Amino acid sequence: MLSKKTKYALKALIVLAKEYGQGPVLISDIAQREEIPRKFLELILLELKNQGILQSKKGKGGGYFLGHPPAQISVGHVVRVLDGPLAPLPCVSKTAYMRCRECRDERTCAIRMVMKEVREATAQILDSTSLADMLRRIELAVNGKEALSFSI
Amino acid sequence: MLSKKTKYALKALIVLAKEYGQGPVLISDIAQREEIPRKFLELILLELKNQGILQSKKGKGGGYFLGHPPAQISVGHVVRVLDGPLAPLPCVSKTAYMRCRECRDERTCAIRMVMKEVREATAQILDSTSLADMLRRIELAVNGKEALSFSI
DNA sequence: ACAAAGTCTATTAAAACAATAGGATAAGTC
DNA sequence: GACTTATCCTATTGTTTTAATAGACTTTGT
Repeated sequence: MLSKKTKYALKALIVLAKEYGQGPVLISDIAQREEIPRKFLELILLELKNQGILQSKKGKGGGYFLGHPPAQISVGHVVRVLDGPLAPLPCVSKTAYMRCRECRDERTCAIRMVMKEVREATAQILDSTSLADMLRRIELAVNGKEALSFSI
Repeated sequence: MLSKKTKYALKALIVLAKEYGQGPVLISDIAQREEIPRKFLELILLELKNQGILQSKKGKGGGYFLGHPPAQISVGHVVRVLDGPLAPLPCVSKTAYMRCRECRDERTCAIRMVMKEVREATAQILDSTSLADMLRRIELAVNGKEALSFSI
């Protein structure tokens, strides 16, 4: 299950992707637009900054902005930074592998085999989807919706 | 992340699938074979029984056994029963759908679109994998391993 | 100097997770 | 019908994670 933290982060990043190249955006603005508790969002953005996903400027005229173009920031990266590994089990994680203490033989563990498939499928989707992809899909959906209401 | 509860459950179910048709198996036996805390396992098996996945017999000569053939019990079903919906977000769950309180428009939410893909991929894998499939894969791995050591 | 912003550390409340404890109930055995 | 073996059921506990709040600190522009 995706934590609220990560959900908030993705919402904030989508806002920042929309504003990319137009200067810093205030925490308060993002919090208000997306109905995220202001102080909580502060912590989240700070963490994203420390991980190099965001950059910031202090003082008047300051705020947050993406550290890279929207096409270069993947959902998978964001989820891993805030929620940890995508893998359902540590023993199938590529980025944070850990042997199961009680596992006698990893090679013959069926649970592991199945969960490895799940990890791969999840990573495939999340690592190949960028903020830019999300913006594009939002736009498509908005246009599709308009076209639909228009046709009624 | 898969909970220990569900991991224990799957291990227990694999044992019971191996013994399918050969009468009841004791909780204690399963606990010992798989190094699962005895009392914790009790709760888990009870829950699986109440969900119709297992059946049991009390008293001497009693124990637990599968309620259906191993080929008819899917990993997805077990995970849903113990860990809840597979979906990373309630708003993309088929079995436990819940609208996001703060979502203005579900149709244009990019986070939702991406997580829907993840849910679908996960369900595809877990719902199409049965206990029988897992047994088969274990056997294949064991044989493969033997062949490997033999060739050295 | 002052105001506006992000930065940092600590704390707290609530929920979920993992496990333990102990008596209740049912079924077989002698 | 007493005894033993097993599951059944409810409650409780300790730990960790999640979500959020609070407040003082630092930097920057005017």
